[in-house]
Amino acid sequence: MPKSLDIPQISDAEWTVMRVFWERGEATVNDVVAALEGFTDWKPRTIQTLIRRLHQKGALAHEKNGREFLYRPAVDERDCEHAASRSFLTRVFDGRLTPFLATFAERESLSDEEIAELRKILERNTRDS
Amino acid sequence: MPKSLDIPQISDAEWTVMRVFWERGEATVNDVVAALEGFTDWKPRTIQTLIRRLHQKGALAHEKNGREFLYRPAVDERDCEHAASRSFLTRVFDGRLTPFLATFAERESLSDEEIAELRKILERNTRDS
DNA sequence: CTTGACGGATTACGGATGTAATCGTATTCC
DNA sequence: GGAATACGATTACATCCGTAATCCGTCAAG
Repeated sequence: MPKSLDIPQISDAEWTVMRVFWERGEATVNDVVAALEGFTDWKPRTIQTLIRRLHQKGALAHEKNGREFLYRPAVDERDCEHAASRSFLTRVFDGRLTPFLATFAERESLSDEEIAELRKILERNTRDS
Repeated sequence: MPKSLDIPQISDAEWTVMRVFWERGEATVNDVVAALEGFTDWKPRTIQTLIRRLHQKGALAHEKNGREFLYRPAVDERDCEHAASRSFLTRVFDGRLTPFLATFAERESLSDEEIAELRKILERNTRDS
């Protein structure tokens, strides 16, 4: 997967589909239908549409596999997560991380484990920089 | 402003407008147009449309003020921020905060001040709970 | 070979969004 | 009071999104 620099816009429903591909590495439409069975109520046609759109956007690559296509991610998961995070922070918090965490922690109590994990992430980053 | 429990969906462009109202408390369409002058390239009509939609959605209240309307926020800023945060985390990170911060810190270096602030937020939350 | 089933491509369709222009009405300046 | 002006309301329109159904071609079973 080329470290893609231009991350396509991935919609809500599309994120659900992409996560399947990032978990499996590759899959056919039917694989995804099976994977989402019981998790969403989407008809197979709907899932096929989402996959096709993701392919058009360049988020999925596909190769012919007999009569059907085998799809695989064409964009990096972390890259997409980061792009979505940036976009969200820009939209809602003027691009800043601390106000986000402040509001979030004010509204939802963080568990002790969560806090410990978050601290660890910060420490890791302190050392590295 | 009633601590609104049902937060309307606020779009990207609408967030830009709402922030003006949250900063000022109240404003007319023209006030917002003036406030966004140089910040966006939106025509006055565009801004008026956004404000009208926000009013329809219940995000803004208005009262007649002479020939024009005086608008004010009808939803709490923190509530909206929190709702948007929840929605984002659910979409991209399976609803979990730590993977978000992990990916974010991996992709962008946090400044020492930022890290200090984040730590403080965590501490505050530890004691309180 | 013919036919049916399955898979991809095309088409559908309503709501949200970005981005306005025009229409209608009321106020204000002569 | 009539005309210009300034607002809000209505209308516009392309694109994206959620959610499919239908059409079309090919592979497989008989």
